[in-house]
Amino acid sequence: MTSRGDTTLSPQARVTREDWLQAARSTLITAGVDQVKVLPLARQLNVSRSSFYWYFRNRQELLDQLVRSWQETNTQDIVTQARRPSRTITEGVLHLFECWVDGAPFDPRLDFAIRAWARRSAELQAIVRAEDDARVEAISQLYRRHGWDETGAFIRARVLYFMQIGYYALELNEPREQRLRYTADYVQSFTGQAPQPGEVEAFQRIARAG
Amino acid sequence: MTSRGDTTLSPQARVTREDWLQAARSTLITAGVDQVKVLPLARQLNVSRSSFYWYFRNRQELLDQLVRSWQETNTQDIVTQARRPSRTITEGVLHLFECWVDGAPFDPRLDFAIRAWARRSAELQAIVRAEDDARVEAISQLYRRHGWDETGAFIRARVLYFMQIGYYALELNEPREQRLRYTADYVQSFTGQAPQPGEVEAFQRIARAG
DNA sequence: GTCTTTCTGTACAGTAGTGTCTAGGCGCCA
DNA sequence: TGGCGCCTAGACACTACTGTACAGAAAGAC
Repeated sequence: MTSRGDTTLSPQARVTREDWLQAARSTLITAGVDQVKVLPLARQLNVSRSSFYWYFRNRQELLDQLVRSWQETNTQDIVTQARRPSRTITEGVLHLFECWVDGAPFDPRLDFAIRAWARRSAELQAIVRAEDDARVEAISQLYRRHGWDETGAFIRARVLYFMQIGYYALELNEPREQRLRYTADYVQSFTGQAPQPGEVEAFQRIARAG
Repeated sequence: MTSRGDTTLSPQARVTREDWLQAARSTLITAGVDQVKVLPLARQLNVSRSSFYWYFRNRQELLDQLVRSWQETNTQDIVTQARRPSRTITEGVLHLFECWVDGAPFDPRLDFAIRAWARRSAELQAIVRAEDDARVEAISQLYRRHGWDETGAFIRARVLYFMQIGYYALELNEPREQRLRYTADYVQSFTGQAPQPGEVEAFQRIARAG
C-alpha cells in the first residue's frame, strides 16, 4: 500500500492507516467494540496515541470504516456462491458450504462482532438486517431454482443460513477434518435428500485445498 | 425479598440487590458487558453510586452473579423440553419449539449477550461451551429415541439448535403470528417428514396462550 | 423512645480514556 | 544539502469511571 521501508524494519517503524484498521478489526473481533480504543491500539502498534489523529478525525471515523469494510466483503461472498449454476440442489448447497471453509472471504468472527455491536445501535442494526435479507434472499433463490415453492425455499434458506450463523455464534473451533466428516449429514438435513456419490468428495477436495 | 415499604413508594425509594441485578441484566442484554457500569446503573436506579458497594464487593461480583443466574435458567428449559415423552419426532420437535415461545423461561437475548461476552473470557467460554454441549446432547437423545443413528441424530440436533441460536443472533423480532405461520415448514426441515394433521395446531394453541 | 442494623450520600484519591495543540524528526526531491 | 510535507511525540485540558472512608438517615426491634 505505502512504499515505505517495508523491507528494512526500522526500530521505530511508522504505521499506516491500514495498520490501525487491522488492529481495530482484530480487537473488535476478540473483545467487542467497546474495547476498540485509541490508547490501547496505539500501545499495541507501539506508536503515540496522538498520531492516530493524523489518519482519522476521531474514534468514530475508525468505527465507521470498520463497518464499511465488513459490508464490502462478507455478504458478497455468500451471494456469489448462491448464484453459481448448479445441476442439483446438493451441488448448490455444497457451493454455499465453500463460504464457511477456512480462508474464504467470509469472516464469521467479524460477522458475530458486528451483530453484537448492532444490539445498541439502531443505525447499524438496520444495515445488518439489510445484509441478512440479501443473503437469505440469494439462498432462497437457489432452492427455488431447484423446484421448491416460495415458502418452502424461504424456510430452507433460513434454516441453512441461520444454522451457519448459529454455528459460528457457538465458536466451536472444530478441526477441519472433523467438520468435513459431517458434510453428507448436513447436506441431507438441508436438502431432504442424500447426496449422489462423488458430490461430497468434490467439495471436500476444495475445502482441503482452501 | 425485603419487607420494606413496597406499598408506599417513598420519593427516595431504597433499592434491593435484585434491583441492581435486574438493571445490570437489562444493560448486559441491550448494550454488552462493557456497558454494565456501576455509575450509570446508579443513575438509572436514582441512587448514589456508593450504595452499590453495600450489596456487592465490586463490579466483578455483580458480573459473576449475572452469569450464575443465566446458567440456572436458560439451559434447564431446553433440556426439560427435549426429555418430554413424545409419540413422534414431530411432536418432540414441537415440544422444543415451546422454548422459543414468548414468555418461556429461556431468554434468547441474554443467551446472545453472554456469548458475546465469552469472546474475551476463556473462563466464561468454557462455561458456555458446557451449556451448549448439554443442550445439543439432550436434543440428540430426542432424535435417537425416534430411530436416528448416532451421527444422524447429532447433526439433526445441531441443525435445530444452531438454527435457533442463529435466528436469535439475527434479532428479527418477527411478530408471533408470522413466526407461527412457518411452523409446518420448520418441522419439515428438522424432521425430514411432513407433520400429521393436528400436531402443528396443537403447538400453535400453546404458543398463543404463552 | 432509644438503640441497632441497614442502607445512602458526600468527599477523596486514583486510573483510563478522548481530543487538541505544537514542536520537531525523518525521508524525499530538487 | 536544504527545504517541504508527512507523520509522531509530548504536554494539556477534560470527562468518565472505580473503589474507599465515613458520617448520618431511616426503619425495625425491644
